[in-house]
Amino acid sequence: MPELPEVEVVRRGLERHVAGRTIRAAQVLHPRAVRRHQPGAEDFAAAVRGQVIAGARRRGKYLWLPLASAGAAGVAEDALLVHLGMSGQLLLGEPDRPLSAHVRVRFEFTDLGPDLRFTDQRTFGHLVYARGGAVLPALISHIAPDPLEPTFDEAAVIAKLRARHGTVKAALLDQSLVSGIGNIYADEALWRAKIHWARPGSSLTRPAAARLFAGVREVLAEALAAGGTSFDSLYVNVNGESGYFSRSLAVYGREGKPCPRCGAPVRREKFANRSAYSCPVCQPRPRVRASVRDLRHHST
DNA sequence: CATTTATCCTGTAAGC
DNA sequence: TGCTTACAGGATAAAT
Repeated sequence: MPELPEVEVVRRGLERHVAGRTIRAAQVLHPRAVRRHQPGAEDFAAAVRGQVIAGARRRGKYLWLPLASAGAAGVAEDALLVHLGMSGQLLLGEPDRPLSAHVRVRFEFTDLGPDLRFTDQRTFGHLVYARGGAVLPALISHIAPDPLEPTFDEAAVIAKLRARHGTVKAALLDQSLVSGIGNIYADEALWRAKIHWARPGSSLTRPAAARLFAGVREVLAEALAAGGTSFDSLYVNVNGESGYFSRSLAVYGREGKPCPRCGAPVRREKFANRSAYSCPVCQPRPRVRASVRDLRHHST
């Protein structure tokens, strides 16, 4: 379940239900699930066997479980890194119950309690054994801090955003600038700040950018409090339950329905092979300003 | 170099 | 009722 609030809901579930438990064995049922683990599926399964899950951490949409060798009583050094992709789930299951169709990797525990099933219909998600990755896996060193982290430097991010010529929405979705925001919360934050998605980052005043990040923090926090957003059974917590933030969405997925602020019908536009939802009144399209090159071209 | 696009998958819903 | 097409919450290598 893709964006930050949904991933955080999963992280909390893992902290509660698998932290402190020892992995007895892992079964890789679909090789694509561990495709980014270079040494291969067998190495992956061997690496996690016998490890104690020391906790559950998250940055943006990435999750990792720090691992400590059983019996060593040592600090965790390695980690199991997880990205849920578009349709990934981490579900608890009773060991004697059959596996559903899209279970890609299963982890069994030495206590013989509920197992953990990485379930992923579209197989965009993946798992990696991250050596030395307990604090922060090297594989995600390019992922910027997310807005809910204490180290998130809003002023610095705003400065970078305002130096960009691409659209403000593309910047919000760029995980190397700020992580955790996906298509839903980008649209919702832009609506809250009354900014059209196609405005160049460089066109935002500092106060407008500050408004935008206030909107980002608010919508992420509210969605998290509601247990995340889900439109269908694909986006659920470790116990298979859906969050209920979808009922609080102002524009995302609501084409033609009234803007909660002004009543105008929500508009949908094409954006990078997907959709951007906005209010045509609250978020007017930027007026197209000819680039320097276009001006030169037309004047001759 | 910054920015955009094409691609990896499966399933569902809408349109004909 | 089929069959085809568009679309879905993401990340990334390749292209521009």
